[in-house]
Amino acid sequence: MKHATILDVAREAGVSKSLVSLVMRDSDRVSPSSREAVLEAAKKLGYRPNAAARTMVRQRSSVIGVMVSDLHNPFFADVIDGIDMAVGDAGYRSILTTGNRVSDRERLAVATLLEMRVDGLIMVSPVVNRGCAIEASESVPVVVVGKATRAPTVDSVTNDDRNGAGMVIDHLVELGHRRIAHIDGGIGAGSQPRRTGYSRSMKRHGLENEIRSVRGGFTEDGGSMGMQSLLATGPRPTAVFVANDLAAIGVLKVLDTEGLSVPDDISVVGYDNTSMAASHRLGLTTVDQPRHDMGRMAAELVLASIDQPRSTASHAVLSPKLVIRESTGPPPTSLEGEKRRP
Amino acid sequence: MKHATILDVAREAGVSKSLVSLVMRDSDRVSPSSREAVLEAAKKLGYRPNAAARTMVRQRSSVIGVMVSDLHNPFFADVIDGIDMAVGDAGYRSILTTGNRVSDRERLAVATLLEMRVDGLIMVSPVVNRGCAIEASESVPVVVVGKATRAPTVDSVTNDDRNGAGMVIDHLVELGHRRIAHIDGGIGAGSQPRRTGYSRSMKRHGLENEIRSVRGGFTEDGGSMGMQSLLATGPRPTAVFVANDLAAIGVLKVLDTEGLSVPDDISVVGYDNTSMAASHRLGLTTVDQPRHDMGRMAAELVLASIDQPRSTASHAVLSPKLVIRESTGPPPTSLEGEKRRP
DNA sequence: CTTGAGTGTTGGAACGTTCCAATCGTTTCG
DNA sequence: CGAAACGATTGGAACGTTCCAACACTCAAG
Repeated sequence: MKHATILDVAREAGVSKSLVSLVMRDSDRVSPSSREAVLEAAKKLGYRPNAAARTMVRQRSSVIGVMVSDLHNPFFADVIDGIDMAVGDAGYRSILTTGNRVSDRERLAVATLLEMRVDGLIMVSPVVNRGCAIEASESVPVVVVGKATRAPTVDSVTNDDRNGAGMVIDHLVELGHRRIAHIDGGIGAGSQPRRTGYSRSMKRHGLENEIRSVRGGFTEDGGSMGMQSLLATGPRPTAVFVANDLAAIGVLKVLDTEGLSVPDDISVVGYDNTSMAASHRLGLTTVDQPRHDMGRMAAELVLASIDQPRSTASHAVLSPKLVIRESTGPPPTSLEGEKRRP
Repeated sequence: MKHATILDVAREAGVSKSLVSLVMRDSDRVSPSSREAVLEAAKKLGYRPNAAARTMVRQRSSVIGVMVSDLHNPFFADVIDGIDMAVGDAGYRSILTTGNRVSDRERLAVATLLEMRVDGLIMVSPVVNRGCAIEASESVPVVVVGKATRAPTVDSVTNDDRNGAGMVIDHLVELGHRRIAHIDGGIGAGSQPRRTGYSRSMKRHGLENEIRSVRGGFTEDGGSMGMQSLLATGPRPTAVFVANDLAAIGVLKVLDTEGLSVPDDISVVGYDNTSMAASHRLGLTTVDQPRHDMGRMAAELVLASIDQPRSTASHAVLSPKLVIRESTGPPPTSLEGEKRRP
C-alpha cells in the first residue's frame, strides 16, 4: 500500500532510474521499447510521481497558490475559475487555501502555500493587511485581486468601482431620477470607491444638492438598517443605490414591509450581479464585475512575473458593466407628486 | 530574493543545521540562548521551512487534500468550513483543488493532490466516477462527501435524503395536503433518493394514488419545465416538492406568471436551504443538510484512517432538518368529503 | 580502419529537511 | 577523584527526484 518510487519502476522494468525519469518526463530520446517497458512497469506498480521530490530538485513546483478569503461568496468562484483556466493553459496547476475572513487564518493559509514552494501566489480579496502580501512578495510573485494594494512589489487586479457607481447614477438620471440616495458598504473593501463614485457622479449631473449617503454594510441587515434610516429622515428618495446585492435585498425587504412598490415608488440598484440578483422575484438592477476576467488577468500577471521578474508592480483595473433588470424604472410621475399604493 | 535554507540560518547563527532544525520544530532540548540566536537569524534571513523537503524525509505531509467539484454551489463552502476546522484542530492543514464538474479536470485535481503526497483525500460531491476514488484509496485514505460510494476502501459521508423527503411530505400532509407532486432532479446525484423518499412517504400516508413525479433537474430551468408539465396535464396539485432550491425558484417563476399564489393556491418546498431560499421574497420552505457537520465528519473519518487504518469502510449518514418558511401553508380549500388529520 | 557524430542509456551529485547516533561539556554522586 | 548521568549540540544518512557528464553502441564519412 506504500508508494512506488522511480527505483521500484526501474527494477521492475529492468532499466536504470534515469531512464524511468526520462520516460516520465516524456523525453523523446527514449527508444520505443524501453518506453513501453517502463510505462507498463509503472502502471503495474501504481507509480505516481512524487511532487515533493521533484519540487526539491527542480527548485520550482509549477504550482500557483491561491488564497481565497471566503468561499461563501459566489463572486470568488468565478474568479477562481478564471485563474484555473489561465494557470492550466500555461502548464501550471493551482491549489487553494482559505482563511474564512480571519486574518490569522489567512496568514496561515498563505504560509502553507509558501512553504509548499508555490511558484506564484494570488490572494483573492484578502482581509489580512497588506503586510502579509508584501512579505510574501519577497520570495515569490504575488497578485492581489479585488483590493487595491499599493506596494512596489505586489501586483493587483481590481474593478473600477468608481466607474461602476457612475454608470448606476447615469442610468438612474437617464430614467429621470434626481433624488438618488446611497447606502454604503461600511468599512468593507470596495465600499469607499463606490461611495466616491456616487458623489462624483451626482455632482457631474449637477445634483450635488441631492447627495445623501447613509451608512449600511455588505450584509442584508446592513441594507435594511440603511433603508430604515433613509425613510425615517428627510424626503423619500426616488432611487437608492446600494453597496452590494445582499444589502439591496435587505433594502427590498424594508420597502416591502413599508408597502412601497419597486420600481414604481422607488428604484433600487445593487452591486455584484450575484445569481440572487438575477432571480425573477428580485430582478435587481446591478453592476457586474468581470469576475472571470479578473481571475484570468491575475493569473497572467503572476505567470508573467515568474517568467520575467519586473521591477515595478502592475495594477490592472477592469471595467464593470451595468445590468438592468426590473428594480429600476422612471420615478413616480413628477406631475402628480408621489403616487400611493392602494 | 531566493529562499534561505536551514543551512543559511545555521551559518548566520553560528550553529549547526541540526540545531536549527530542532528550534524550528520547537524541541525543548535547546538552550534558550541558542534558540534565540537561531530565531533571530531566521527572522533576519526571512527563513521559511520547505514543506517539500520535510514531506520527503518524513514520508508524510501533514496535509489533507480536498477536491471540490464545484465552488459555485454555496453548499460546498460550508462543507469545506467544517473540514478546515476539524483538520486544523488535528494539527493538519488543508489544501483544495477544483474540477469544475468536469471528469477529466477532477481527475487532474485529484492527481495533483496525490502527487503532493497529501496524507488524506476528501472528495466533495465528485462528478468523476468512483473508480477515481477507489484508485486513490490505494495509496491514501479517501472519504467521499455527498455521494453514496459503495466501495470497501472508500469512506463516505452523505445525507439521508430519503428521510429529508419524508419530512417534507409529513409537513405537507400535516397541513392538509393530499395532492402532492414531485419534480425530481433528473440524473444528478441526490435525485434518486429524494424521489424514492417522496413515493415511500406518500405510501406511508396512504396517498399512493396521489403520487405524481415528473422530470425536472437541479437548475432553475429544470424546475420551470417540471412545473409547466405538471400544470399542463392532470389536476393541479396543491403542493409541490422540488428536488432543490434552485429548481424551486424556477417553479415559483412559473407559478407567478400563471398568476397562482404561493402558498394560497399551491405550496412549494425546495431542498438544500441555500441562502437564496431564506431571502424574504422567496421565503422557501426547504430541507437543510448539516453541511458543516458533513465536512467535520469527513475530516474526522480521514484523520482516523490515517491514525489507524481500518479494513472496512465507514459510511456516515447524517440527518437533514426541515426549515419551514412562507412557501407552505394549508391547501386552498378543505378537501370536501374528506377528513383532515387531527 | 579510424574518427565523429549521433542514439540510448547510465551512475552520481545535488535539493532541504529529519532523525539517529555520536560527541562534547557539565554536573552529580558514590 | 573518577565515573556516570545528563543536557546541549553535531555530522551523516536517508527521502525521490532531476540533470549532467559519461558511457556504450552503431553507423557514416574520411
